[in-house]
Amino acid sequence: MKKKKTKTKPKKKAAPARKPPVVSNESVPEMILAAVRRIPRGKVCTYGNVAEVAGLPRRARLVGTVLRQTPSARGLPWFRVINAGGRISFPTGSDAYARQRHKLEAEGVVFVGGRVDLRRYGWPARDQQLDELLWKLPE
DNA sequence: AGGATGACAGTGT
DNA sequence: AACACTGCCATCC
Repeated sequence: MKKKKTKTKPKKKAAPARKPPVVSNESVPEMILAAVRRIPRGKVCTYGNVAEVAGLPRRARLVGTVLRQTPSARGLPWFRVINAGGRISFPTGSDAYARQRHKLEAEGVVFVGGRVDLRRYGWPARDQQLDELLWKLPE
């Protein structure tokens, strides 16, 4: 019996787990701002984590976009959002950089070499499970 | 309409 | 540590 149609093997590039439809865009900015408002005083959150807390995984850039076009006022703790490298995402030496850094330092956040220790000041806290596993390593 | 840009991030070299 | 590259996607030319 013939194999019927060689079929040339689809070999479709294995779609890399595309993200599902997610939410309807209207509420997106509010979801992000709500997440930012949850960052505790004296803590910082990375753009990526803000996105995740907001329920928008992998949309770190979107967080930056929303913050940029959001009126800074109104007690929104925008300054508690920094990048994954533990650094402020404004050019060093810019007014924006200075403003953000001062606000954070005023809350007790310490910069070392222009960076914040995310293990200490990062929110949400790092997964304890991993930490425990690290502690349990055999000697 | 299509390319460049950006308050980003993960991975690889 | 410093790039390069890729994914991501709203905005802005």
